[in-house]
Amino acid sequence: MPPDTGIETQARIIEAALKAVKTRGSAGASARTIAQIGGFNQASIYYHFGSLKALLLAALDHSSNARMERYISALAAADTPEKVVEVGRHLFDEDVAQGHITVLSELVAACMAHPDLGPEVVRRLEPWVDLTQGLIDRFIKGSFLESYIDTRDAAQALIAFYMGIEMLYHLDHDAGRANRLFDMFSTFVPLVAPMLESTSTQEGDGHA
Amino acid sequence: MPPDTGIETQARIIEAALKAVKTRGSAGASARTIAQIGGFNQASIYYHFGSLKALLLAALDHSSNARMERYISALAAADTPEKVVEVGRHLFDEDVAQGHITVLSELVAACMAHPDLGPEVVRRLEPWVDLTQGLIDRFIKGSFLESYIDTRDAAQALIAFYMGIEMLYHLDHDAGRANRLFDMFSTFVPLVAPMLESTSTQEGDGHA
Amino acid sequence: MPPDTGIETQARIIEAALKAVKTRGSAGASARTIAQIGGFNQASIYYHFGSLKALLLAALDHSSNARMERYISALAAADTPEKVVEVGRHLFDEDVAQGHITVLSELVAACMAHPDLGPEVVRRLEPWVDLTQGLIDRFIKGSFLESYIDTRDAAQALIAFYMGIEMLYHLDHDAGRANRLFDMFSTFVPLVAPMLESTSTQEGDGHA
Amino acid sequence: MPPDTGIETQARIIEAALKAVKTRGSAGASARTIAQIGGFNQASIYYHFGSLKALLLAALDHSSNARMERYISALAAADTPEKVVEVGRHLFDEDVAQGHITVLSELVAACMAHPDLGPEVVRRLEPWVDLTQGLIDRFIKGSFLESYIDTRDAAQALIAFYMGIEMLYHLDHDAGRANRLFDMFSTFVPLVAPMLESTSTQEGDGHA
DNA sequence: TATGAATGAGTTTTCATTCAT
DNA sequence: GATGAATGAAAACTCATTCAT
Repeated sequence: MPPDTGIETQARIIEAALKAVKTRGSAGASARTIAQIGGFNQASIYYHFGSLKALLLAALDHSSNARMERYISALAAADTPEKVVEVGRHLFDEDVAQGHITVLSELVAACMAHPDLGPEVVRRLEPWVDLTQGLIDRFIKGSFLESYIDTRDAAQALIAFYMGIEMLYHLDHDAGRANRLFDMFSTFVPLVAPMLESTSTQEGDGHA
Repeated sequence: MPPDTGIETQARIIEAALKAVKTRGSAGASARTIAQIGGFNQASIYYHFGSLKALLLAALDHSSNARMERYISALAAADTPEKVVEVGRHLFDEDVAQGHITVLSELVAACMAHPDLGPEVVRRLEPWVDLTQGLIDRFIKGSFLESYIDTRDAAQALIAFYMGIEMLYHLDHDAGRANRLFDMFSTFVPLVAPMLESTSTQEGDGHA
Repeated sequence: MPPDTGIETQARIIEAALKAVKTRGSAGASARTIAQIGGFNQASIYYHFGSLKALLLAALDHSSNARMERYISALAAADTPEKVVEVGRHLFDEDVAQGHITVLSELVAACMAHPDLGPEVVRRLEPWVDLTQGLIDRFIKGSFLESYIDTRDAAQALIAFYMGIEMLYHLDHDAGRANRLFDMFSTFVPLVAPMLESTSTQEGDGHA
Repeated sequence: MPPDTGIETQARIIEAALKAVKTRGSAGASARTIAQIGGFNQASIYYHFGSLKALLLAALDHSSNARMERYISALAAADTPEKVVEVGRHLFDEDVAQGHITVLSELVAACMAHPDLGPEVVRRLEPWVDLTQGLIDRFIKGSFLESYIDTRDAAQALIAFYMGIEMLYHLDHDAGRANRLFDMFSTFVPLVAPMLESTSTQEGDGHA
């Protein structure tokens, strides 16, 4: 087998970039830092990705794609709000532990200093909005809540909330907060559940 | 008129720093940029504040204090959840327009690259958590919800949500989203209101 | 058709190098740029030419040789000063249009930054000095001007003039200047012509 | 007296930049090289001039202004073509010795790689064209040559010639060539002089 | 014959900060 | 109280070149 194919190196660079963003934030993910972390030459970044920004976006893609698969399969089985909260809690734990949301929220934050990243990040956020919206739809469709909620807005709000919680976590390192919040949500699910019952006569509030 | 007193100059510097953070993010708020915006010498920053970080924190203080006053007086009169949502909507509009949350969320984000800022930012976030918690308490105290909700966590969650929404706004510039979300909240208030009724016989739900 | 032979590839590389020098100057003719223009790998340059400098010199050779042929044949028929000026005007137009002088003057200019190129460029300039000197000789030999003019110096002066005009053209893009100057020269030819008449009795002003 | 005023430093930086351009060409005049030559920090260049290009242009200005004064005063007394040639020879010697034309021709050459320099260099070339044109006018006005020569084109041609000769000098370091060419011009002056006599009846072919 | 990958040293420029005045 | 000047370190990125395949 070839000792070091280009793809392997690209993966190494992406891995190093992710590590850099997760530990130092996007502002701290300089070419030098990334190269140091990965143990390769700075120039490799430019050889393989053309620019730092491109690398960071590629890293976001990588992180995002891997995560998306996991989310989809984990959420597939969550057919009740209760389960969704529990799966969500678990996924969120993973996200925090592995820094996936960090990468996303850091790149979102970086857009203030580098506005040209904006559209690129928006595009990469879209699948997550879709996923979240789909999830909300799944339980709201058919219920009387349907007409009260713009599920796209709600999905974006949920993602914003995720990112905000992540930021706070990096601030005070209160690892328990997210769990306590999930507990709270769990508590509320039974209270809210009645509102999710189908108002229509037709059986099955299944997926759209 | 007398030549610039020290305090006036400090105010000018803080103003320039705020403008820099609001328009370019904390990563773009370099000494040079701030000095350029304010029309003074870079060295002034160090003379008056000792370091860039100190200035940025002072700017956060300034923005925060002014905002806090406004919040307190505006919320004082909001004695129903409905009013809170409406006042909140208005305050949020102001925040976005004036960039107050931007300053906060930018400094929170900056903590990844500059961990020593962390505790300082946490300290400055505290009053907001207190305020929010007090607000939640005001309506929950005495209701059966009281035992279901850790109001400190809830307050932090709300702030996280605020910051997340702000970040999204800077991303896609969808100025209408926040308003639509507030509309949604308005819709839900009547649904939730029954849960906020006092379960105890004693009058007075204790103002914060 | 057979796959690219080595010679074909070399030609492609030279072509790309010429294009690079003509459009971006020698300072802008980096390995990367040349490879990009030609659609081949940077390493090809080193495989086929050993170094960038060697390629640039080879490109100069190529451009120079092709041009030299054209000059020789075009000037062969120019047996009067009038005709020389007219042929010269036409050749100069071609040179500018095709960038041949650009390549020469750019490499001459590059010698300041890369002194080791100097001797190589001098060697490649020589045939042009010879050609020009021959041309001058052709009309001056036997006339009384002969003793007043060092035709080698005059030839170099003429080439210097050519290069200078080219540089100016790249500066202000005044495409008409060269033509107007040739017009001026045309005007003067009749005034100077009497000086070119042979002073000796022997027939034949001996073509070079 | 102040140990190191800003103006003094700027002069030092300009001096270093000129030295760099003269010895290594504009392509070799990097910030690092200039700083090394002058013994100051690279950042000083940006503090005082904003960019390398700006420094190079400032250096050209400096060189050009000093030189222009010298030219004007030296040529003031040259009231015959003979004297002009002799003064010109002397000035050219100085130029070569001090590298003034080098700076000009190097910046002209640099415009291929940095087209944005073009207009700036053109503007700085203008006074020289004016000077040269004035010089030509002085002797041609009133003579029958006047109608045959566009003196602006002629002036530019002369400057182009100057630059071309300088480039050749840097190529082959033939320090005698320029002198031999001036000798040649001296020789021709008497031959051309008759053409410069005023054709009008009015006395005085003085300055316009 | 050809090329993808890699790199050490270079590029221009900006950073936060200090210091003498 | 204020600032012009200065700087070492770092930023993003490009350079000419080598080498294994």
